[in-house]
Amino acid sequence: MALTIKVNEETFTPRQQAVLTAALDLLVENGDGLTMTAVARRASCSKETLYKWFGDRDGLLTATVQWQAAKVRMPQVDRSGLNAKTLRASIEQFARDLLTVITGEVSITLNRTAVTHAAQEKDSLGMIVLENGPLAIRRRLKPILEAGRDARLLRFTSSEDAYRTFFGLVVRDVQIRLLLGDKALTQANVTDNIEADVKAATDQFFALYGAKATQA
Amino acid sequence: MALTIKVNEETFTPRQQAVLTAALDLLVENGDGLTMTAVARRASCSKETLYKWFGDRDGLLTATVQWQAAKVRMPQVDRSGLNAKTLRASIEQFARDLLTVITGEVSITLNRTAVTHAAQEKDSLGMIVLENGPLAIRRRLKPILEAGRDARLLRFTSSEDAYRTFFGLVVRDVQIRLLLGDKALTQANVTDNIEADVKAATDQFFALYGAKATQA
DNA sequence: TCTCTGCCGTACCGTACGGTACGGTTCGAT
DNA sequence: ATCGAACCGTACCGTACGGTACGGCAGAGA
Repeated sequence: MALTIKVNEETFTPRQQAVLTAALDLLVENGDGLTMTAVARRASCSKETLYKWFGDRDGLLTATVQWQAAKVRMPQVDRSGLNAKTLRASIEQFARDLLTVITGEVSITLNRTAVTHAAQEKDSLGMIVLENGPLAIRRRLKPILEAGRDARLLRFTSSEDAYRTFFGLVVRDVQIRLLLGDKALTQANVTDNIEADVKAATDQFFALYGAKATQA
Repeated sequence: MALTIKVNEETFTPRQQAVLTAALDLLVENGDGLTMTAVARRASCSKETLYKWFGDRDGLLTATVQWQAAKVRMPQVDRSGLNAKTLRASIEQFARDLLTVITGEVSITLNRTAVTHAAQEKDSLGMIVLENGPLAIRRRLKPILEAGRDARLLRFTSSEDAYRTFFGLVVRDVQIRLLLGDKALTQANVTDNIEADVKAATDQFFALYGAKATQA
């Protein structure tokens, strides 16, 4: 077998994971300076092995992003015993996770890489990042929202719209500014305010979709 | 004079603008396939001229982005005769302009280019795009918001927060998905819904910050 | 001990592209 | 008519990097 890459199941040997780690590190450090030679040197392996394992540069890039993006596991929020308090806590937790992820250096790097990739008519990386980022959150959040609606704690007609509003309230302009390298938005600057932002976003979300609110 | 580039004043001769147009076209078509040779051929000029005018590849890129980004002129909303109706119309107009811009092919290309650039410790392009995109809107919107507050039509403590909420409500996850090349978000798919989205976002904004609403 | 397999390290090749040099042409100024 | 500046087209150079080939070594199995 020439390729060990499995897109659906991440079956990477420890050695291969070490290589992927090296690749990710280089990506984070050097931006897009991901050259095969650099990865080989960093991981103390031969370029021949890289090509044997990952096919070509794009394969290595895809494997790295795939492997790393799949690592982002949002903590499962339990859905049992739903009441006003636990619902709010769940929503807040989602907001916190979302903000924590997108402001992380790894996430910024992966998103930049995927955007760069998308600029070359290759959308695979974009889809991977999308699938493991926003869409993953959407899959996990929607059931919670709908459960909240069933329990008459929330009011909305489209859970899709509710999710997207939530995303907007939480992310605002933070992600695009980070991706664009806005110096005014240092890492510390953001992380220090996460808790306040989480609370504000949650408040706003409930103001819009809470049962007592007039629906917007 | 070797360089005609003025960062602050865009003094480009028609011929130079033709070159920049060619560069932008290539950028939109080929993604990042912006080679000096390609630009020279497309613009029917010599590479020597390119280097004479723009210094190096980065200079050409910067000039292109700068020149194009500055073209995005949000229509000035008049601030006189402020009442509930005109305020709402202004907000709606901002939402419409913002959505129209970020979903445009040129904007997507410029943002992708800037993000790619930012991945290489070069934040200049990012700042240019930021300055002419989100920050430009902010500069224009904030006075309106504050006028609305002075007229007791809006309620908020921080106009900065109000602006960022507005941004989030309008943009949601549209921009990042477009940048990542989400196929599920076709150009038509988005533009058809702009009016509805604009209205929804405005409604939500007033629900949160309207004078009658409990402030979130 | 022999051999085969997998992998490291390095050298190598081809190409794409940034940047330079130069001859030839147009055109305005004198 | 002449000169010079600006510029086009093309050829050229150097380098960086993707991808390949190969020698050597270490370890597992017979």
